[in-house]
Amino acid sequence: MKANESIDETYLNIYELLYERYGPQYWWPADTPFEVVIGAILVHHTNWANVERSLEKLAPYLSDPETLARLPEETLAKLIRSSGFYRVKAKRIRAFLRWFQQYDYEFQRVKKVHQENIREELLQIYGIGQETADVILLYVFHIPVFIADRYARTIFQRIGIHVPRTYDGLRKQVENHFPKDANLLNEFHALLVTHGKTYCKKTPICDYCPLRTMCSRLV
DNA sequence: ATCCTGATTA
DNA sequence: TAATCCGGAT
Repeated sequence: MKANESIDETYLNIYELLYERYGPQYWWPADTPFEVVIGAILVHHTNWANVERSLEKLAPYLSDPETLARLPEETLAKLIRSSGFYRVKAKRIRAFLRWFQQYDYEFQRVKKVHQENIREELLQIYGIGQETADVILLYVFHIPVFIADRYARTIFQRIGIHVPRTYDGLRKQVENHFPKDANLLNEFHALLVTHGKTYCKKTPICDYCPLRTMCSRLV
């Protein structure tokens, strides 16, 4: 139990150090819940800058899922070309739209029908995996989940925390040792991504890292 | 374990 | 020129 207590403090400490350095992140970067979903699919293994270009081309459709659903797959694919994997991603967006249509393209109805098992429902959609499902849960439905993405895994591992191998393993560990608060989890994920992009990247830049004091790499 | 893919970076 | 980018399906 002693190990759990120390993990408990560690995740909160990380959050506080990151927040002190980077400040509020105002996530997810989107104007509407529907745009959150599109962005989350487009960003698969892709730089966000490439996603923004696609979102600009999709701008006329982002306020109207029904019209986007009527676009032929290859037309959609061309619009999102800059995001890479554009053929698969076009299929994934259309798969989501087919599912979304059942609820008249309204997230409110999704929540009413499913209440507790939105995650399972989302995971059945082609192209929506665990991370994307959690992004939707947190940033669309404001349900408190931890997004156990690559950045989080890398950052925690480098610090010296014993990180579970699976996605759900890490997700649950953090959820068990961090406040179950959608606003805090929103900010935590955003801060981890920002930190992963600026300091804790593939080859980390450890000078002036906000987590220096607790990182096992540095001592 | 491999494939999907364009744009930027090292 | 190769590696990398807020993954997921096969």
